[in-house]
Amino acid sequence: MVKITDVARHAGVSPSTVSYALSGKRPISEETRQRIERSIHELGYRPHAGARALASSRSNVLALVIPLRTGIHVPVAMQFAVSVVTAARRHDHDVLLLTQEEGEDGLRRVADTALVDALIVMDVQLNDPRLPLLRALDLPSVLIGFPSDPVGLTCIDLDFRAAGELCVERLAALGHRVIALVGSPPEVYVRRTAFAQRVVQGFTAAADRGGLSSSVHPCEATPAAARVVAEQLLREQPALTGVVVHNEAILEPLIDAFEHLGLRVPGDLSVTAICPDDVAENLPVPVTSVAIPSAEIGTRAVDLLMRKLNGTGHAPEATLLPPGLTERASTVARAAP
Amino acid sequence: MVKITDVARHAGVSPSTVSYALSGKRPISEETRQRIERSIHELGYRPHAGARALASSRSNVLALVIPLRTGIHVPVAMQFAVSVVTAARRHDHDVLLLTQEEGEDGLRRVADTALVDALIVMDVQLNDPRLPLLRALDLPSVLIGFPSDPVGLTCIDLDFRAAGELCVERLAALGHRVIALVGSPPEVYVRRTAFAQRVVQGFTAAADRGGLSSSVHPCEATPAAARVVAEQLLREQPALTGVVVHNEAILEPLIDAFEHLGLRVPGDLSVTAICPDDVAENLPVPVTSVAIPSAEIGTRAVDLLMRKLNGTGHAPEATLLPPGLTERASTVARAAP
DNA sequence: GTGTGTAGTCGAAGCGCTTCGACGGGCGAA
DNA sequence: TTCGCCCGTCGAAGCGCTTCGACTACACAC
Repeated sequence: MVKITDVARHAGVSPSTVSYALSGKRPISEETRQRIERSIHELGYRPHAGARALASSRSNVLALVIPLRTGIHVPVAMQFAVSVVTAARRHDHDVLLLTQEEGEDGLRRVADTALVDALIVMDVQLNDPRLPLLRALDLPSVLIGFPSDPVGLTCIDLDFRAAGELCVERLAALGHRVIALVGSPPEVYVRRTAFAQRVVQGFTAAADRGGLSSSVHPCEATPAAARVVAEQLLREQPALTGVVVHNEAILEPLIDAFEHLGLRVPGDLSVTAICPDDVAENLPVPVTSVAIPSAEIGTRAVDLLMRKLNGTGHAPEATLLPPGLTERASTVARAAP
Repeated sequence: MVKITDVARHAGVSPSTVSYALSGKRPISEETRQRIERSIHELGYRPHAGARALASSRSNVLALVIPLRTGIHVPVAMQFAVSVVTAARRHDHDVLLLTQEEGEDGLRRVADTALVDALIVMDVQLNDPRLPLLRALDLPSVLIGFPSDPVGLTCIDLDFRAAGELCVERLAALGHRVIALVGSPPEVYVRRTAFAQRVVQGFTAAADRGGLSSSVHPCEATPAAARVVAEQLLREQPALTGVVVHNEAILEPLIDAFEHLGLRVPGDLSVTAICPDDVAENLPVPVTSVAIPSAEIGTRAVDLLMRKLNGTGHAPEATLLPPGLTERASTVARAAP
């Protein structure tokens, strides 16, 4: 293994000069720097991560806690993880993967052993048991999702409330007066996961504001459950002409179910969804949707973390990404009554 | 931060004794060990990961390279990653996440900086560019999937060839004489990804052996592509009564397409699939399938790696998990002609 | 009684890096 | 000219842990 002293000898300088040339923490003359860089290349030098971490008390590793519970859409989580890794690499950091299963102990462990410098926690719940720990830890952290009390934490997410509102407003603008929300599986609400609740809040608030008749239906992520909900909706709201879907897995089965029941989309029923763009696009009838920008959230989360780590600039407590609605084939103006 | 010298002082022993008590590398009297353990608990001691890595040249971290290419089924990859993390934790290791995008440089980097002790590489291709590097590195590694030349490497995967055979044999046993394989997206074959090819080999070999008439059709992961393939099959093989599907994403759309074309499953057409169990189960007609045991592969991969790391026992070059077929509602004996 | 082993512990020497204080030399200000 | 200052560099002191050799004490064999 080639070490910093080898480089120093080869370049005719002291080890500390090599270190400073690498870190830029003290000025080094252009000429010396070039010589050092050449030596590094020739010898194939790579600083030892452990030694660096020990001396600098910085590991250059972030922890990412991924959810593995039911009811969350896996590709979204995966895409998010990938974007976190990619963004972290741009800041010269690596990513350590933790499962939610490890819980608070896992967080404490990687923090206490100085394995990581900072934490990213996904799938935060309204009253997440990890919150006190995250506040107490002296490591910076960023949460994906909003707990009910974000004070003292840095949180980021799509503004799901606004997303719910946006879907309703779009339907209202198209003249729909009777609408329904088909949501995430019931366990997601029972867990009091923030994002699902907020969609409901936004949906309901916007519907009330617009004087629309509305209802909310959690739904399991199975085609059978989708059929049941579709039938129930027709029974309970026969005048229904607009549906908002916040459940990637049943978007297609639900539309199928409506069509089997004789309702054409968008002819009889306009549908908007909150889901990743690629889901909305790859359907028999592409669906008007508010995108879940998982890649952007990941990148932004890492950027926030780096700002906290470097103490440069201030990291806002709350970052709510504004929703954007993309018009596709599943929505049309309501036919004259 | 509480360090090993604090523990040593508190327990009235020397730091080395604490270290040996923790690692078990030298005998420590029961009494002393208990005293040390009590001190550790009281003080809340956690060994510093960097210091440990530096002194022992073992980071207790594994690198996991996850694929992010099109054509692979994301939930499978995710489930696999989770099982790797879980298994690694049982061996007191953590997992660093690398994206395939980082490629060989990423592998070299984490190896050279001693950030990780070992590597797990997913989605290996027949002629993977990373193979020479993996052979040259002095870190142990385990590959998920089989390259064309696995010599000097440790590989593990479901025996996809046998899985293909098994599906055909099952259909043959039920009396089906004209069958087709609907496979992964074309780019998966172009990339010469091992597992997809092997399914085709197994399928073809078993069909030929059994004297069946057969055909192979790659298929994009979109409902539209599924419909096209279904129509094409009926045109080209009107006597078709058995289909093997190796493409999670289009399993349901494909069956739908057949039914729209007037073919009932399993009445007119028996279908078997190679896919995760939860996909096969959650369909209108649950599909007879060979499971992709991603969790088991992950666990076994970690176990292999640990065996190599500790030099205990020998790690076989090739581990092929035997496929298991679960009978569900999508297969029946062929109606008498 | 001497020799040989083993269990149990200690001290000290690193592991490879960063960082702090110091120092010489050049430069502008006084 | 002299003082202070900054630039560029060096040496040495750690960072917190593991590990090697050495040492004591005691057991057992001969």
